[in-house]
Amino acid sequence: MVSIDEVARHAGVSTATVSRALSGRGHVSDSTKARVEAAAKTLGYVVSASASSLASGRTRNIGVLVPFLDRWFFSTVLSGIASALMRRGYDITLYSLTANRDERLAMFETFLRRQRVDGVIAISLELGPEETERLRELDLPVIAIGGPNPRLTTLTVDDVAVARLATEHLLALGHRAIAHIGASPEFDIDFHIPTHRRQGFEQALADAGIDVKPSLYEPADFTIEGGFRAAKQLLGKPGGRPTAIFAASDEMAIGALLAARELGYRVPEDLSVVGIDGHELGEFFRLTTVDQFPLGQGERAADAILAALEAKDAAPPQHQPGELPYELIVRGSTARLPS
Amino acid sequence: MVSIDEVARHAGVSTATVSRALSGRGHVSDSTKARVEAAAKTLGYVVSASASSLASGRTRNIGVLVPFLDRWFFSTVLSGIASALMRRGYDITLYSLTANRDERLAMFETFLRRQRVDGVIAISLELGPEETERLRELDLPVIAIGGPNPRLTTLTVDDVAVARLATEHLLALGHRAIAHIGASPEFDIDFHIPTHRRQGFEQALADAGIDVKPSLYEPADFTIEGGFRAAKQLLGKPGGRPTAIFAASDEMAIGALLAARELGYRVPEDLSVVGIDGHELGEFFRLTTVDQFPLGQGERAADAILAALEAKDAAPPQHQPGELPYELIVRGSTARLPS
DNA sequence: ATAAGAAATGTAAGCGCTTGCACTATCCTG
DNA sequence: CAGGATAGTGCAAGCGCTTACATTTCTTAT
Repeated sequence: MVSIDEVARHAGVSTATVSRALSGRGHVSDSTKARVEAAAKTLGYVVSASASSLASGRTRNIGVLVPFLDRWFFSTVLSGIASALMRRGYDITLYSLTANRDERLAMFETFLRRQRVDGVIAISLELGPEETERLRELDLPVIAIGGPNPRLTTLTVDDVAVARLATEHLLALGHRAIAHIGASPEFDIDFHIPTHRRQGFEQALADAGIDVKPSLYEPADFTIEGGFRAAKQLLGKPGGRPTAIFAASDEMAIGALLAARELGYRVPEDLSVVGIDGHELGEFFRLTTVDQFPLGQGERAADAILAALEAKDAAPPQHQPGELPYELIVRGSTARLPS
Repeated sequence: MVSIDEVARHAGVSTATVSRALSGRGHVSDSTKARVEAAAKTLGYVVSASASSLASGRTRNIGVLVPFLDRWFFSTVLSGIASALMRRGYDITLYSLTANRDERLAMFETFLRRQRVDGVIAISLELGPEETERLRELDLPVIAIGGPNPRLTTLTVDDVAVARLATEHLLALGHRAIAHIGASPEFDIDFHIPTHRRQGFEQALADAGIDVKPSLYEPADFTIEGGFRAAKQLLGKPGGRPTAIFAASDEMAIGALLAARELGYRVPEDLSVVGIDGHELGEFFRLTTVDQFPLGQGERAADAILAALEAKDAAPPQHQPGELPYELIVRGSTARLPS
């Protein structure tokens, strides 16, 4: 591996100048800079991450904490983070949390404490109080996406408002018997998003003067299959069949779509379905949804962490939570209730 | 941050002994080791990754190169890699390749050359010759999953055999008019897997004495939607409708399932469908498939890279390609052709 | 009992960078 | 045109570890 000394010799300057020329810190004349860059290029020199980190305390590396890697939402957010950080020359190290208590602990007590990263982004992680504390102890900028955590800088969509928007869309189409597919209680324990969505749903109904019927709520597990089963329950009930279903995720909404189809209901003529997320499959299934732009969420989180890094020396950290955008995308799965 | 000196002082030994006790290299008496570990624990000491890397040349970090983060197959493999590496105390840094030529180049010429990783795993990446060369120049162990590359140690499933297996399953059920959904030509250019699967398909037909009809081949893009469209083409052709479809991926197979349903064909009574992958949705759709255990592929790759790391000093690198397992999973989407 | 090897520990020299400080040359500003 | 600010560069001291080598102590075989 070629080292900074060789570049310095080749360019006829000191290593200090090479460092400054290549990193852009401190003053270097244009001509010297050009010479150094040329030397680096011909020699194929790339600064050693560990030597640079050790000397400077900066790693050019961001840790990303994810609860699941193989779920569409998380991998999409991660993808957004990755592309935004790469553009700025940052590396990403992945911390994938498991359900295993010990491994989870090790993540916070060991992995994150190796001084490998300049900051961390936590995706939709419902962190326990001790875990939040461990994160804060790292003394690094932390940006959390989703699951508002008052002790962390958080980028979050207003889940209550998102759910209201979806529900109000159905109400505006004349629906009154609206069912909701949310999360099972165990899920709720350490994951508040489903609860917020349910609240938004119920608020919208209440505002419209409609009673919330417990029979029109069905829990599921945020998968297509779960949504399918929940919808079958809801649609199979004799008498009070809903004319619309609001699912707390697009995957569950797609499950509901498939269930309706299997039971012989036409969508949207016999049943309207709306989801939340902006899932890639939504377009194919012509699903009306409230898009929360997960790719964009990742990019914003990346920008936010880089901003925090730059501001670190200068401004004090600001904990104002960032509000993320969302938008109702009307496709073919919702229609006016035939009168 | 607490440093090794504090631990040394606290345990009443030199820093050298602390280093040896904590890393397990060199001899340390049991009692000293216990004392050092206790001191480290009370002080909350975790070795600094950059200092350790700089001094030792080892990073305890593996680079993972992926073409897409947000496709099920890749994120699943990644998930397998992550859990296996974490168990061994390794970190993962993610190198997500984009289509952008310059960014892709930067990945190989800059990001990977920062000496941040001890080895790299490349997932199903069809690398150009120069890219392969850059990887080799890193002088690090490299394990590639899929897309056999003679210049790299590769873990690969025998795609031809997998496709044969799927096709032979249909043949054994009495099908003769079997269609194949593969990849569009542009896709094929730098991605050989679809080609191999097509070869396996055609070999199986040939072995059974059946002509390969070009009209029974339809290209798609490996998505559900693509499979849907391709199946509509295949099934819409007057006269020669196939009685079975073999899709080169589960996602396309699911698309075919949905297309069949929409056209009023019953699966498996009127049409059998088989895919490849072992996609999580396969169970829900009762899809017969050849599972290639992507989670396991990730774990194996992780094991392989760690083995290579350990063998680095001792044995010379062995380039024998690893064969990955696969298995036909028969579910409800295939049935005997009614006679 | 004793030589020879192994075990246990310490000393100190780096690993390859960054950056504070020192110095000189150049630029303003009044 | 003096005097302070700023630009451009080099020197050298670390950053926090690991490990070769040296030293001392303990085994074990003869």
